[in-house]
Formats: sequence, structure tokens, C-alpha cells
Amino acid sequence: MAARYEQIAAELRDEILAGVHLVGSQLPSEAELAARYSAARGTVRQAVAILAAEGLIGSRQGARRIVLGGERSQSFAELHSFAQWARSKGHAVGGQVLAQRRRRAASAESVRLGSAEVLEVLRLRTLEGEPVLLERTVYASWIASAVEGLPSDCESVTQALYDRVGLVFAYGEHLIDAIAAGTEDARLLGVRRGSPLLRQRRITTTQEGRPVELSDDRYRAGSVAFSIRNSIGANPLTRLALP
Amino acid sequence: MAARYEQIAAELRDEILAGVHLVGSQLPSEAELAARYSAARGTVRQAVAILAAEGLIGSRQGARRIVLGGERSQSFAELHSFAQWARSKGHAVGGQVLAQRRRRAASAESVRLGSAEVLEVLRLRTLEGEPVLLERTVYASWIASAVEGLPSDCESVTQALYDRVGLVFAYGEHLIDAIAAGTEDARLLGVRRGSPLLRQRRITTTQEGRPVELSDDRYRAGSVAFSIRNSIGANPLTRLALP
DNA sequence: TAGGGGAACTTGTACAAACAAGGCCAGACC
DNA sequence: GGTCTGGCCTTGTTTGTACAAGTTCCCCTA
Repeated sequence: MAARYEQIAAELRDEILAGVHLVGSQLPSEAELAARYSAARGTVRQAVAILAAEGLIGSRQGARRIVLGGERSQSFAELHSFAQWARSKGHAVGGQVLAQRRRRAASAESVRLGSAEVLEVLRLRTLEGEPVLLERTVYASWIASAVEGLPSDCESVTQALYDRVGLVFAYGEHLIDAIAAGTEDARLLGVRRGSPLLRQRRITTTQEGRPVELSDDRYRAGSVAFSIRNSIGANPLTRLALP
Repeated sequence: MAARYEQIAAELRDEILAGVHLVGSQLPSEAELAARYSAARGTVRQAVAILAAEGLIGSRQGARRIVLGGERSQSFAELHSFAQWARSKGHAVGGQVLAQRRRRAASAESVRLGSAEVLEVLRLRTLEGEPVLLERTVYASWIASAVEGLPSDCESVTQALYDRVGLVFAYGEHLIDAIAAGTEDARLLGVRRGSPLLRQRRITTTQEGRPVELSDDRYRAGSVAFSIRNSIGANPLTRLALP
């Protein structure tokens, strides 16, 4: 059972996406919404704060909230899990582990992951059958055996780890830039050496702040872009497929 | 005068960055903080919500909040304004308008900006004297004359527009991907044709939802990366310079 | 000693009330 | 006709209270 303010947020979001509240128009005042949902004003404020963080509505003190529009973003799950994002967008997703081995952590890795031994995995992910993403991931030793137990063509590692050991990826730090494809990148992704790739390096931790993985993901140019909707207060992020 | 919860958030942030609360350790409980700052628990909750959104601390119901991390992110201003970001990081920033003209809006532009005529500006930005960013920006007609009034080597357009006409960029939508440098890109940025560039396309609007500009920014690879710190609840974003 | 059961603690949710700050509009005034 | 002002509306901030839900840890029991 979701919280009351989440229910209200969901109803308002649906109304906006359904066109009940047109883009550019004013949302009902907090007092009206509170009356409509028989909730306190504070509860309504929590609800609209969610929508504002999603970039769906804007607000200024003194004036009514304005519908800014368009699509919403699920943000975190989408950013973290390639498979979850792809499936939610209706894409056919595939994956294959190409190499996997345990080794001693390099010094930078051991500092960031907090473990001396790591599990290194090289995965190739496909979208509609086309290779689009090369993942070089290093897992901390405490989660390594669970990762080794996954099938080599596991679609969603995030989902599988949640189902098997209850692991939740709660926080992530991502670094996004562009680089030229190296020899191995080019061969596996089916592009020419030196062609542009979109690189996402990330470290993910659990809710307690324990590091789980360190990853270097490389997307073929033209296949995927990152989309960020931000406002003065908040900055959600999603990933989009290019036509 | 900032709000009380902002002051508390700032103090806590400073304490965390100063090492008073070590990474991985527990933050004082809401009740303790409320007593310390002589504020209500609700006010303290607003303060810690800010830090959680910045990715600085994590929280789970029932357990004390945990200090997750290191640097904080100013997020919006940094994402939007190249100059503001660069200056805050201590970089020497420069800029030059290479071309500027009014023209009729293409159909896609007129739909997104809501104006039939637009001002097109081509700007080259430098970091420590090196060209790193090529901006192709299209402004809506209602702001065009203010932009034309700016000096051609204006460092921060965002700041200048705020100072002159009180314009505040409140919402942005950004699309980040990698592309190969075209002939003009390569010449102006001083790289070889076909070498990778990090592209950021964005549309920015005011607080009322009025579109201001549409831009296509291209960064030389290796000069700048985007950094995103996200949590289940929130996703701030910053930009980082590479060594 | 290992495990279970609670009690105490902590964060999450919800409600109510009051005042501050800023926007909006209509009516008064020049 | 244009402008200005004042009142009303709406959002922002703060406090207080109460209960729900999850975590932690100690103590007691088997």
C-alpha cells in the first residue's frame, strides 16, 4: 500500500498525462486539492513536490503551479539497469557474458570498493539484436559468488541480484563522457576503431553505503543517449534510445 | 535571508565536508538535531532531505542516516551555465561569438520555442585558453534583443541575462550522447574530423514554462564529462573537468 | 551458546494551525 | 486612459502532535 501522498501524486500525474490539465495551464491550488482528496495541505505538498522533482510541474511562490509537461522519468531504476530501462521502453534486450574471472583488486579499485579481491565481468548487451553496449564491471568480493551464480545470458543483473539475495542498488555515481573506440571495443560492438562511443563509468552502493560494483559501460554512438530533466530544485535522469 | 532549513542544511553540509561526520558514520538523529538547532523536527527533515537529494547522506526508515559522501553538487546552475560551473571549479574560462543572425524558425524550432523568428548564435568557449566547447544556440524572439546586446566575448550569458533583464533559467531538458566531429566542428575545436565529441542538446524554460533557448553544445572528448550522483529518491547532476 | 522476543529508538507519514512572502486583479485615483 | 494601491489568493516556512513502520540491541530462554 503506497503512501497517501504517493497516491495523490500518481493521480495528478495520470491526469496531466491524460490531458486533464493542459500544458501551460494552472493546477488547482493546494487548498482545492486538499479538499478534493480529503487530505491535509502538507500531504498535498508532498505529492506536488514529487511532480515538481520530475519536472512535470513548476511552481513560484504566490502564483499557482503550472503544468510544464510531457513525459515523466522513472529516473533511478532506468539509469542503473540497462535491462529494466530497455524493457520499460518496449525494446528487445539481450546480453551475454564474454569473460569472467576473479583477480586481485588494483589499488584504486580496492580503495573504492573496499575489498582486496574482485570479480571482473565483460558483458555485451544488445538492443533489438544489435550490439550496443559493452560493460566492463568489477564487483566487490562479498557479492562475487552471487554474480557468478547467474546465467551467462542473464538479462537483468540488477533484477536477478534482487531476487536472489535481496540486494538493492540504492546510490550511484556516474561519469559520462565520449571516447574513441579501442581495438577490442570496435571488434565487439561492430564499429570502426576510433569511432565515437558514449562512456558511462559508475560506482554503485547499497543503502548502507557499502560499495557493490565499479563499471565502465560503452555505448555505440547513435544507439543511446542520456536524458536529463532538471529544475532549480531537482534533477532526474533517464536514458533514451535514438531512432 | 535564507530559510531556516536551508541554514541547517548548509551547516550540516559544511560539517560533513569538514570531516566532523565521517563517511560511513551515522548522523545524529532528527530529535538530536532539532534540539541542537532549536527547530522543529519537520524543519530538520527538510534540511536533511536536501542533503539526501544531493547524495550526501542516505536514509532508511528505522535506522539513523548515514553519511555517504564526499563532494556535493550545485547541480542546476552548474549544469546550465558553462561559465558558472567553470568559475566555481577555478578554471579560466573564455568565450567568443563567432556568428549571430536572426532568421525564420524551422518548423521543429517554432514548435518547441513557440516563436516564428529566432536568433541563432554560434559560440566557441575555452577552458584555460584551449577551445573545448562549441555552442550552437537558438533563442526565442522575445529574448533575442537582450542577447544581441551582450558583448561578443561575454563570459556568462546566463549571468548577464539575469543581471540585465532578470531572466532566470528554471527548467531544462538535456540530451547527452556522443557523435563524430563534422568538418566545422573539427576546424573550430582543433581536432581531427571524425574524432569523438560529447554532445549535449538542451531546451531551457523560465519558471512560467516559457521556452527560452534551444542549444546544441559539443565538447571536445577528454575535456569535460558529466557527473551524476543519484539515489533512489533523487538525481543531481554536475559537470567535471578531466585531467 | 545460539536464538527468539521485546523494548527503545529512529525515520516515515499525516494532520492541523499560523504567519510570511509574493503574485494577481479590480477599483480608485490622476 | 494609464497607473497605483490595497485586498485577496496562493505558495513558502515553521511549529506541534500523533501514530506507523522499520532497526538495533539487550536480555532472557532453550
